[in-house]
Amino acid sequence: MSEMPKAYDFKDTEQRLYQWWEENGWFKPEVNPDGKPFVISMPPPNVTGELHMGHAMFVALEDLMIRRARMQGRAALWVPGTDHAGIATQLQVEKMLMREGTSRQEIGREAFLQRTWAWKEKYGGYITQQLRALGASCDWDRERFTLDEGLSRAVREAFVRLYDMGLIYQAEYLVNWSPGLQTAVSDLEVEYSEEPGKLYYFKYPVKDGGYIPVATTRPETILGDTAVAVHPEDERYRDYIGKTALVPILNREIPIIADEYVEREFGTGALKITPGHDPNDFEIGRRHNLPIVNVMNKDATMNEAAGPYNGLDRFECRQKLWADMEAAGLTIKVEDYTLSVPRSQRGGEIIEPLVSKQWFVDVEPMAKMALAAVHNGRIRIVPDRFVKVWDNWLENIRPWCISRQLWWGHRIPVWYCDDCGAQTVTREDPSHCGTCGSSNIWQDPDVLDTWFSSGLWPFSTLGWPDQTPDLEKFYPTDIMETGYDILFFWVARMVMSALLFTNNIPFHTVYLHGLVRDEHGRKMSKTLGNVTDPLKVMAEYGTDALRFTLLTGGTPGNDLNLSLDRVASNRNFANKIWNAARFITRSLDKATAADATDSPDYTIADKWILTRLSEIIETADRLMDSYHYGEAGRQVYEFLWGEFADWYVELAKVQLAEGGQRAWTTLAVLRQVMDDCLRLLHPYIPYVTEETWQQLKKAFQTADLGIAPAEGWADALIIAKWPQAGERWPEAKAAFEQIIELVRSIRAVRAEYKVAPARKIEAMIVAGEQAETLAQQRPILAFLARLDEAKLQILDDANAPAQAVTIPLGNITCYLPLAGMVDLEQERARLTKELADLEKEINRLTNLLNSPFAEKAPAHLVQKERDKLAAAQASYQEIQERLSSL
RNA sequence: GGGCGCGUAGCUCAGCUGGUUAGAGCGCACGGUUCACAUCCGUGAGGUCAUAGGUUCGAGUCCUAUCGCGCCCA
Repeated sequence: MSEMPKAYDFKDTEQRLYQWWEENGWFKPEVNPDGKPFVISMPPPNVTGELHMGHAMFVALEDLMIRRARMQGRAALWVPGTDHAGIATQLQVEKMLMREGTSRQEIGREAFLQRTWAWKEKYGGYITQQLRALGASCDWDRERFTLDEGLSRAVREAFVRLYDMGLIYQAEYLVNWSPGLQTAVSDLEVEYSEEPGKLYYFKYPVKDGGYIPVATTRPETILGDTAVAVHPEDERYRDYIGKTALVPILNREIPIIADEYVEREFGTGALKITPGHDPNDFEIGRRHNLPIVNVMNKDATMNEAAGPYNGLDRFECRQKLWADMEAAGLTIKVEDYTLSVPRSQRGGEIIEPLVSKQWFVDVEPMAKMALAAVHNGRIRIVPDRFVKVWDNWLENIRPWCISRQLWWGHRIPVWYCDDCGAQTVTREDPSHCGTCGSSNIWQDPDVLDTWFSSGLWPFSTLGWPDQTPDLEKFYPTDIMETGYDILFFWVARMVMSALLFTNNIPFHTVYLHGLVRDEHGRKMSKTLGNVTDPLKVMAEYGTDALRFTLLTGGTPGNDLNLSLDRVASNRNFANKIWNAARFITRSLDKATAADATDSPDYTIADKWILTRLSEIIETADRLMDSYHYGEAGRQVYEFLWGEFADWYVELAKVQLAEGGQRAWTTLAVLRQVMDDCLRLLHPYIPYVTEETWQQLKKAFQTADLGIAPAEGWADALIIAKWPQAGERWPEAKAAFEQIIELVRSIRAVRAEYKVAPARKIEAMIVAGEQAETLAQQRPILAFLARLDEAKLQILDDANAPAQAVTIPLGNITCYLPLAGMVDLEQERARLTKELADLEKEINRLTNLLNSPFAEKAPAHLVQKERDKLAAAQASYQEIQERLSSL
C-alpha cells in the first residue's frame, strides 16, 4: 500500500493538478455535452494589470459556481478574457516612453499603437497566468480580449446600430476633462473628495453703480462669468434684476438674472454663473440662453479669453486675479470652507469641467428596458437590496460620454468628408464619403470608452454579431458575478446593450460580492501600504486556504476584512482533510474483500454520522442554491472537523479493531462520508480535495475491498458527481448524541479532578431502558472517555457507589468512583452548585410551559421543552438523593 | 439632502424563513509524545447581541427612534 505523506503539501500539488485538469479538457463545457448549459462570463481584468484580492475574490466565487455546476452535470462554461483598459494601459506605455526620453506625440499614433501591442504581448499573459494559479477552471480555448478582431467587429456593429437608431450623437457639452491625461472621462470616472479650501467673497460691480456681494470657491472662473444670478424673491437684490454687472478686471458686461436655483441662505445669496466651467451653471446658462465663455485651455492653463491672465496655470491665475481684485477694492473676505473636489478615479488629478465636442450615447431608452428587466423578474440581483441602487441610477441616468482622447482603444468609426462635410459611419472602413463619394475623408481621432466594449462582453465573447454555435448554445449566460462597485460601470451597461442588441437578457442573475479590505476594515491601498498580495498569501498558505477564507469569511454583498490568521487556520483545515483521508487509507488492511456485505449492519455511530451527512448535504445544497456560499462552506467545515474527524474517526478505530464485517462496514462509511465531504468542498478548495480524493481512490482500488462510490470511481473529483442526501436514522442520531454528551461530561470531570490523561478509570452507568443500547457501545465509551472497560458497568438500575463523582444526564446517571481522589467536600459543593443550576432551569421551563407558550407555540417545540424539563427534573432528583447519601 | 450596509466574546466574523441557556476561528488559561494530523488532541474562562421603545406566547433576528462607523448617489 502506498503511503500518504504526513502533511498535505500544496506546493507539490497545485500546479500539477491544474495542468492535469486543463490537459484533460475538464474545463470545457464539452465534458457534459448533453448537460444543460451553465455559463459565466468572467469580468475581464485589465490586460496589463496585476493580480489583487479583488481578482482572487471573483475567481474564488465564479470558480465555485462553475465547478459545482460541472459536478451537477451541467455543460459548464466559464469564458475568460481581458480588457484593454484604455487609460490605464496607455498611461503605462507612456510612462515607459518617458523613461526612454520620448513621448507618444513624438513617435506618433502608429508607432505608439505598435509599442502598446508589444507591451500587451509581453505583460498581458501575466494576469491570466495568475488566474490559473488561483485554480480558475475556465475554458482557455475560448479566451477573448476586448481589442481582438471579433470583439472589435462587435464594437463596430454596436456603434453603427446605435448611430443609425439616432442614439449616438455628437455635442458641445460640458464634460469632465482630465488635463493631465488630455481626455474627457465619464461621470462615473470622477470621484468627489472633501477637502479644505476657501470661500472667496467679493463685490460684483453693477454698471449703474453699487455692487452685489458674491461668493465663490474658484475665483479664476470669474473671468468666464456670463451672468450674476439672484433668487427672484430675494428682497436684497430685487432691484438689480435685469441690470448689468461688470466682470471684475475684464469689465465685460453681463446680465443680472433671477433663478430659483439660487439658495438665499448660502454665501451671500447671489451667484456668479460660469456655464463654461461648472455643471450647475451650465444648466442655468441653458435656461437663460447665456453665452458660454471658455477661459481655459485643455491643459488647464488660461486662454486669451482670460485677458491679462492668458497663459497662466489655473491656480496661479487664482492667486494673481484675487490680488488684483484686492488692489481694486473688490474683495470682501476669505473664509475657510470644505470643498467637494472632483478628482480623476485614475491618478487623482483634479478634474476640470470643460466644454468640448464629444460623442454621447442617449442611454435613456435602454435604461428603461434595463429597469423593466429587473422589475419584471427577468434579471435577479443578489443581494436584492442592490435593486434600489440600480433603480436610483437608471432612473436618473444622464447621457454617456463615450469618446476619449486616447489612442489605445476602439477608434470611433466615423469619417468626416472634407468636401461635403457629411459623416460616414459604416461597418467596414470606407474609402469614400457616403454622401458625396469624395475620397477626401478622415477618421475621427478619438477612441471609445473601454466600457463601451466591455458592455458587449457576455455576447461578444460568444461570437456576436455572428450567430455562432456558441452564441446559440450558451447565450444568454447564467450568472454575472462581480463587485458591487461596478454595478453601474459595467453591469448596467451590459444589461442595456444586451437588451438592445440581442433582444435578450445577458444573464438571469447578478451576484454582487463586497470589497476585500485589510483586517481592520481599511481599504487596501498602495499609499497606505496595507495591500495584501494574493500571490504571497498563496505561496505561504496555499491557494485553497486563501480561497476558503475569501469564500467563508463574509456574507454576500458585504465587504470582507481579510485576516491572515484566518487564512492560516484554513490551511490547517486543508491538512485536517488530508489527514482524515490518510487515516482511512492506512486502515484498509483492517478488512478483506470477503467481509463485504450488501446489507451492512450499521452501528448507532454509523447511523448517526450517515444521518448527519445527509443533513449536511441537504443544508449545504440549499444554502448554495440561494447563494449563501459562505454559510454552506462553514457548515461543511464544522461537520468535517467537529463531527466526522473529532468523533466518528476516533470511534471508527474501535470498530475497525473488531475486524470482519464490522471493520468493512466502518470503512465503507468512512469512505462515503469522506468522499461526499470532498465533493461538497471541491468547488471551494479544489486542489486539496482533488489530491486527497485521488489518494483515497487509489488506496481503495488497490485494497480491492469492494468499496466504491455507487457510480464507481470517476477519473477525477473535478468531474465526479455532486453528492446527494441519503438515508436517515433520527433515533440513532439522538442516541449517539447522548453518548457524545456522556463522554464530554466524563472528560470534564476528569479534567476537573486532574485525572492523568492516560489513566483508565472505573465507571458505573445507570441507564434504565437505555442500558442495552448503551451496553452495545461499551468499547467505544471506554475508548473515548478513557474508561477501564473491564470494570465498566452498564446497568438498568443500581445503588450508587459510596465514593464516587456523580454525573446526572436526565435518565442516565454516570458514577465515577475515582478511588482515593474524591474529596467529599468538593463533590458536595460541585453537586450543590449543579443543583442550583438545575433548579433555575426547572423554574424557567416550568414558567415557560405555564405561559401562553404552551398553547400558542407549535406542538413539537412545546414537546421539546417538556422533554428538557423532564430531563432536568430527573437529574435534579438524582443529585438530591446523592447529596443526602454523601 | 436621499439611499444602503455595519455595530454580537480581547481580535476577525457567522447566526439562512423569529422558536426560547447565542456559535466558529484566532488569542487566552489548564492538561496532553493515545500508532491520521502538534498545521494536532482534551477541558475551560470570556458576550446585559450599540441604546431606547414597540409588535409577538417568544426578538440577536421584525418595526420605530437615537447614537457611532463605513459606503453610494445628488
